[in-house]
Amino acid sequence: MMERHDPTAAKARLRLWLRMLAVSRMVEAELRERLRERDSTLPRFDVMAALSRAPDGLKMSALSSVLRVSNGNVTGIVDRLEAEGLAVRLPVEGDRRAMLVRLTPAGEAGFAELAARHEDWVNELLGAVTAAEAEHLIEQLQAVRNRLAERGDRP
Amino acid sequence: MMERHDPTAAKARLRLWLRMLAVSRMVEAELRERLRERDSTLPRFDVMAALSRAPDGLKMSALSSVLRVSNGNVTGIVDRLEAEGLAVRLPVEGDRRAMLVRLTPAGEAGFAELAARHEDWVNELLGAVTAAEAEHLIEQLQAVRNRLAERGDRP
DNA sequence: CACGAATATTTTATGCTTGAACTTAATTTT
DNA sequence: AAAATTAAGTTCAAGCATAAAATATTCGTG
Repeated sequence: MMERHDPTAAKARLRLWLRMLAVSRMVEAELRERLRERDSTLPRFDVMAALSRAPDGLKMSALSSVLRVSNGNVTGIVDRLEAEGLAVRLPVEGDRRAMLVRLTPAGEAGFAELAARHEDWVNELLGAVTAAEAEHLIEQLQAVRNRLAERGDRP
Repeated sequence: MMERHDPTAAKARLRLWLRMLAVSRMVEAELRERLRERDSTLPRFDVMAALSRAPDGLKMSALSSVLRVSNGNVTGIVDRLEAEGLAVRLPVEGDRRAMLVRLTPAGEAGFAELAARHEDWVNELLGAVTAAEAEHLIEQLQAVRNRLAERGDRP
């Protein structure tokens, strides 16, 4: 063990990080551009995806915790979805502080369309990776995520 | 071949993308937080890193092309670096449109300090990956990047 | 029941990011 | 040489993102 103090390993991890960041940004940029052609954005898509998995709606705080973004951020994105008629804010029975956010029928329909395209796009963009390789990569990334989650969960 | 039309492979690639995105964002968030404690940011760090590799300076357009961000974006980041005395804009001999951006001595010193920390942080955060695994992941990501670069280079 | 702590959301200030419009300068065409 | 085109940077408007402060509302405890 003690690989973490091997300077060669350190360099390899740095290169890995730089490459992962570069690939993520390239894919993100491509997805963003394609979403833009359909008058949407990645943040909007993420919020709609979360809402789509919760037919009964989600509270603002639940949204921001699921998506791991700040409270104020969610406020702005939901504002815009609401302005476009894709989502609504509903009062929560028994707690006048909270708001329940839900997709409208238009929002659900729009998301279903986008989600199908999204899956195709990702499949196309990551086409260089076979299914078996993808599974292997997922496991490796899972290890990194576990490690990060551990340290992050106790601040 | 033809794996791209295998629905199982498509799902695997989608999961891979979601996990890669999640890990990237977690690492980015952690790095951002640590940089903030030192009154810096990731974009600033990226610009300084590019400038640090070019002792004779870089033109604004070269910066934005190396970092693959928009023109206007670089303008804003360099504005702030300049206001803090970490970078300077110099006129370009023979082309009055262009500007050469260079780190000041203070900028170089500050970046050297940050870069050392940054390498340690990445090594720590990606500690779950061994050197050999990192090399393997890098190759996989390289394949994805090549594929993306091909399609992206002819718009 | 009162009152302080905790919770849910919004607001505010700042910075990053893009795409598009604009300004100025250099280059190419005619 | 004048006109058109291309190129380099900046500015602008909109959206995304955070952290911190403000605003309500609820809850727990004495």
